[in-house]
Amino acid sequence: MTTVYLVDDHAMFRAGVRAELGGRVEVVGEAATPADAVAGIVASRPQVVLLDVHMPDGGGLAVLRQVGERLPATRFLALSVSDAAEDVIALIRAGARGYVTKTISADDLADAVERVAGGDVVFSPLLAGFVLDAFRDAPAAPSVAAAATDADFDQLTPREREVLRLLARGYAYKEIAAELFISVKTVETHASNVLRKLRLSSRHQLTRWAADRRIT
Amino acid sequence: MTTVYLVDDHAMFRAGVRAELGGRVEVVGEAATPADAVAGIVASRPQVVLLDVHMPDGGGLAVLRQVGERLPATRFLALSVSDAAEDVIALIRAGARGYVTKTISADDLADAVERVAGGDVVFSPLLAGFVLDAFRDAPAAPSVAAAATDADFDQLTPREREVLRLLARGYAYKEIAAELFISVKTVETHASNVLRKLRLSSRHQLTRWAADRRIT
DNA sequence: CAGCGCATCGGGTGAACCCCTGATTTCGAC
DNA sequence: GTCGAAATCAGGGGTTCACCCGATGCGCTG
Repeated sequence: MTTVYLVDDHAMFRAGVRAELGGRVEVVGEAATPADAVAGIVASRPQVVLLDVHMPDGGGLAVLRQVGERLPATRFLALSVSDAAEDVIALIRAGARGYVTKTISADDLADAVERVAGGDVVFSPLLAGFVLDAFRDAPAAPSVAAAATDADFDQLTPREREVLRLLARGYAYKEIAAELFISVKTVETHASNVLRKLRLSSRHQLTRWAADRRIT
Repeated sequence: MTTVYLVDDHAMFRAGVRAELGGRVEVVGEAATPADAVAGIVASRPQVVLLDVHMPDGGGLAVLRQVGERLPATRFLALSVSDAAEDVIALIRAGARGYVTKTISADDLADAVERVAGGDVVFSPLLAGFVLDAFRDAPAAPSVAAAATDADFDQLTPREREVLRLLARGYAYKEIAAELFISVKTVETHASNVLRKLRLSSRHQLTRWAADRRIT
């Protein structure tokens, strides 16, 4: 039977997977945080890791990076509520062997786990399309955004973070200026610095970036 | 034993709740869509409905509104991955008796359900703070964008929704025009109509609005 | 004190955005 | 056959964004 390690910050969801997949695969361990996950995976050596994408402290990406180096034989199947292209692409680039959304049924998930264990690559049907698009190269889709990392965020000054927050909420420069009692020009300067430091090129990307990180 | 009806579009999560709460409460039914949920709740008359906030076809809000009128005695406990203020406030305004995040443990969830069944109001500790803030008075923030409702969304024509989707992804008018094989001017018209119908005033607010609703 | 990061402003440019009026075509409904 | 909704496009004007250049103060550090 395929051995599986479960990483998800929602205890309830882990319980669901355990209950539904119990008969088809062997769950050898589970963790709620990236740190616990890394330790647990190294200790239990599962064939497949079911990995939630959105978690505190770096999410699935952090787990993938740390474990991937040490145990290259481990297969990762990303499991997420998000079907956003950035998430999918980031996980795949980091070495995940598949990506399915949490809308998946128990049967399909069990199939996916077994196929990944067997060496296959698995995607939710809806995702397969733009995964191919993304890797074809020149994205017929524009702008795609060289995803800013959380490390970039640390470079922001306090004032810049303040402006970032308001930008993310959709405020116009003028409104931000009024809110912070500074001139529109100063807001422009901060905004420009934020975009440069996060390596983004427009407010739209900034809003998306912030929304993905629950910055409100 | 408290009777509970389960509404969540993730089968895996429902299974988790069922498995973990099985001993403490009686799950009398479950549904994956608002439509099924309304029918099922009316038929099974549970004491408490565990309601996921983010779902296709209007989410938990739709269920709450439709069932709330017909069965005023039913208690709703919102259960969401999101801890965004808008979500919480919207659900509470619509009549939910509590709001907890999916990070909750099985024990705490069982407690919450029983307390809601008994007439209490339950919030995740982290949420209690800004729920009070939100109801203390007006936001003091500018422009605030009289939040567009999902009802407004229904007024959009098919083409407008298409444009909305691309706007939300951060495409420039020019790029949308190229994508849809129409002129920039037509895109402007559609965009303008979308903003008016959703009662928003800029595409930045639109980006935010769409991100909050997971429109990609 | 000289240097540096931070925050504060300004001027100017080109592009993108938002709105207004007005027009045509198509298509289904009355 | 007419009416209205939807989609298409154009012209024009004002606003906002993103970036370029520069400048001034303030506080900290070597």
